[in-house]
Amino acid sequence: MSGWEDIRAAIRARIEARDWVPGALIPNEADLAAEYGVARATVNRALRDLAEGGLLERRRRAGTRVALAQVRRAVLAIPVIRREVEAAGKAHAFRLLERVEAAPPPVLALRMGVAPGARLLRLETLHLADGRAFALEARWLNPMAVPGPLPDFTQVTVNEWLVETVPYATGEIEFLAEPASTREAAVLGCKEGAALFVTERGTRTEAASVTFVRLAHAPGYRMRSVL
Amino acid sequence: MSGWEDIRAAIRARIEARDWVPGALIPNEADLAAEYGVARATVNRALRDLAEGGLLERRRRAGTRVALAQVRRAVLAIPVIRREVEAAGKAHAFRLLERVEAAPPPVLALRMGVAPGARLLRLETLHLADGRAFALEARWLNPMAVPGPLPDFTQVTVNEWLVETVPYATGEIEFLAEPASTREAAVLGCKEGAALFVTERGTRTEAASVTFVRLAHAPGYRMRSVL
DNA sequence: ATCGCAAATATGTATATACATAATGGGCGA
DNA sequence: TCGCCCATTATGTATATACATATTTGCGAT
Repeated sequence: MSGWEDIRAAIRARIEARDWVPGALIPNEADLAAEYGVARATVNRALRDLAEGGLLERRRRAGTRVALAQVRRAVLAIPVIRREVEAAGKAHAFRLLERVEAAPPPVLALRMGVAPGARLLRLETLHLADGRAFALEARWLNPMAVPGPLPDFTQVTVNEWLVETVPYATGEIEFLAEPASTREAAVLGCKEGAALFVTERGTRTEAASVTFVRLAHAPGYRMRSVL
Repeated sequence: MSGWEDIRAAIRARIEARDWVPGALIPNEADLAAEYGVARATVNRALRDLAEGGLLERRRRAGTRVALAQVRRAVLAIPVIRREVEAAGKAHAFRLLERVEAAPPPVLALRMGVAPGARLLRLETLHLADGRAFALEARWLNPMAVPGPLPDFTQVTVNEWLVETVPYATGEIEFLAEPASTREAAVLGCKEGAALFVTERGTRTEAASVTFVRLAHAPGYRMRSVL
């Protein structure tokens, strides 16, 4: 009883009961601590957590109020494809379709922050779930940004090799819908122009851009999250 | 110097430098605290934060190790549409296209957890950004789950009314790509079958399912997040 | 050798205290 | 009256301490 999660639940309940309406100031930490008979640090933990979830807005001196902005935050778990496929109870396999050295298109060079003429490695991998096309991965890899020699990527996916080799790069991820190109349709086994769920991800270390991936999922793919 | 964010940065740096490789155990909190000359609580805060981000895995007694699973977590901010449009520097407007009472299709009744024959309110709203179609919102609303009378929704969007009225319901959200239906194509001004980015969201209070929304975004929409 | 129990240990949480920091808002002076 | 400065105040963080809890590990009995 009266751990910080209980305090959090109690406060959330009062918000949901419209005890405190959106925009309203709630009591300060010291008062809440006294009311619930816990230390201020415990209330702080609870309120901080609710604020991280977007329910509260906190500002020093100004106090804590129920969020008016209503920006919900959802946490997306983004696993490597193998795990995603296996989590669905299917067997993962992949085929390396292409591996060439080439200069990226200018737009991409700009986005990755590499010189326009830089030689990058272009890799194309088809991921399979129980033998059926799951997603087509089109990747540009910057060999300068990874330590040591590159494997040939027929035994291990680029993704899994990267998370072992450049473990914790930062980056950004985008989600969009696009019609299947001729090539994507052929490889994924759908009609040209079919609506595909696409994720584009760029990752970089402090020093340099490491990789850019476009992942076109076979039709029917859904990404889900709890609020 | 040596606030918890500095400790976090120092530890993240050591992970990125492969000082501790994925899967390896890192020193315990007490040792790290001694090493950095801070209290254990400070190290705990830093490690807890890194674990929330998916970089570390922690288990009592077993210690803290660099995550091997590599499930990256991205936080998505999900604003109400008005804010999303305005954040892009455009003017938001909307038109209520339909408002009827009807029984939801059986699949949806199941998903929302309402009786198969229940009368729900079906609302269709077109959202505009600078006068151009931005997204088509198809919503089922459970009148039993909201307190008081319903407005007519011509002056305020359902979404904004809901976040004022049932502020902090929980729920789940899904993202997918689908071809535009005839109706969606007509309303959004795109070709039938065009690839649309669709979000489906269900929200519920403790007591009952409140609403289910399908939001079909006009072609070109992207959702982005940082890793 | 195997099972089960107990000791050891790392993280998780709670507490009181202290000080830091960011806004607010009132008072004072021009 | 206007504008600046400082006291006030709520949150943010750091610390030492204590105890809770989940696992592991090893010891001892069968």
